[in-house]
Amino acid sequence: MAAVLLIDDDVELAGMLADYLRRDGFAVDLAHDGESGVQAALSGNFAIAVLDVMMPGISGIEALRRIRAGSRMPVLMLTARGDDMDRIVGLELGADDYVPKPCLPRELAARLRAILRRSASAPQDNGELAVGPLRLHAAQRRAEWRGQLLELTSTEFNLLEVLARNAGHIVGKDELSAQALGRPLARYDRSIDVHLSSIRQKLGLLDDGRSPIQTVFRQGYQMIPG
Amino acid sequence: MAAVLLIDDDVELAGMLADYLRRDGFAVDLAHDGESGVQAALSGNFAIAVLDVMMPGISGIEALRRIRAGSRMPVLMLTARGDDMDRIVGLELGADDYVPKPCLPRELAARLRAILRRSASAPQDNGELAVGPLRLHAAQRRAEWRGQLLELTSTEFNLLEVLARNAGHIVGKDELSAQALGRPLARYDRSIDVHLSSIRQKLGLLDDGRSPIQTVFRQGYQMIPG
DNA sequence: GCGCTGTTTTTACAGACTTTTACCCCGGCG
DNA sequence: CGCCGGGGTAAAAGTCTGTAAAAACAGCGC
Repeated sequence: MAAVLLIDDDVELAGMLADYLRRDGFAVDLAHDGESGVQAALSGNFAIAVLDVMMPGISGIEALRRIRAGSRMPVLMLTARGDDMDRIVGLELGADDYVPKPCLPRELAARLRAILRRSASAPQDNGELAVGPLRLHAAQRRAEWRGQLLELTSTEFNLLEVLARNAGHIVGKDELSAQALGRPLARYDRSIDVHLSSIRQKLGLLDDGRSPIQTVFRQGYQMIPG
Repeated sequence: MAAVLLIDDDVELAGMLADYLRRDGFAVDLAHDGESGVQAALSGNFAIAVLDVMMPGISGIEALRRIRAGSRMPVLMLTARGDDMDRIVGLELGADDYVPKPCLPRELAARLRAILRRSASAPQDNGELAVGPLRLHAAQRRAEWRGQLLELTSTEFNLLEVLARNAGHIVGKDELSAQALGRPLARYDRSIDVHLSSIRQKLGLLDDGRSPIQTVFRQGYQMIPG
């Protein structure tokens, strides 16, 4: 699913929102101040940014201006309820939407989807992903390993996509289950392990002899980047 | 500038908004009830529709559903302030934005521009569709594969059209049934599968040897974009 | 209404995919 | 050293999809 960048200085609230969005199928990364947020937004790794207006250091409006200076990516602003000026200025500066805060996570998710739905059909959105010898084309559900077409089943592709999107980060089994299998992880559920096993067999090993997908005991799995 | 369709039963308010928008550079047409609004929206003459949720006769939600059944045009909903459910349902049904009413005309204009900015980069909807080696002329109900006319039955054409419009995205069987067969999907109904099977036989394979329509286990089907 | 024809839906079975089960290995710990 | 919780993986069991073929339906000319 789409990669969302959440820029908000309120660590706790941002964490909650991120959790909800992840359960809802988004891949979420966090930034807790404007500077690093803008930088991440311009990295090109995200499909959309969610930007809090009220932040210490550079304000959300300023952050938006800087993002717009280097990218046309969709941006959704979070603002104190009823702050008309901010939101109008934001929209006129090129934000794609504005959501009053505090907000229902479900509404935020729905709005994200509404915006992504629009921009998904834009031509520059290629949904491509390259991690080491792996190339994934989400729109084509196509995966290559060292240039060879991989014959993956649907679930295997889903899993690999989630891992690849979060390459370099540990992804918990609960999250993998939610995103790739579409259901919460139950106790004694071994599906993830079994699928991972098949994926590994189809991929083979990295140049250094390790598996491209590492097991992190009791925590989850992690794809090795670059 | 862009043609806006404003659907609102409150004649006076709608007139005011229309005036403001016109001064702001939009071309505005009015509809004062859901029926005629939906009809106008589906005429293809408007770039975007603004839809009041509270209307006598068919509600805004129902109107949105009908518009979405036949078009993917951007729709912005006007709703009573704070009516969370309505707006969430609206967004999940495919509205592109929601504005609380009463609203500042200037905000409405800004939001319209934000949405149009997004959809401007989306491909034109002129009734023609090209997806990889497939070309569809919706108005003529004509389909070509690598330049060859395809002999499809009408249901097959419907299915292919829905899939092609959503190329690159998974379309659930329930949605395929609703859009192509005009009925909700019942348990044990295999019609979709059977039609898909015939379509695949008529299309043949892609250059890389895969079917142009991929099955996503338990989720639906996805047409591979160009 | 009747038979003819092309289409859609249902049925049936085979095959593919996913999930569960079972057993093995591994490392930590009393 | 034996027990325990986790993970790896083969194989069984369960579920979903592919597709041919039969049955049901819808027009149409008579």
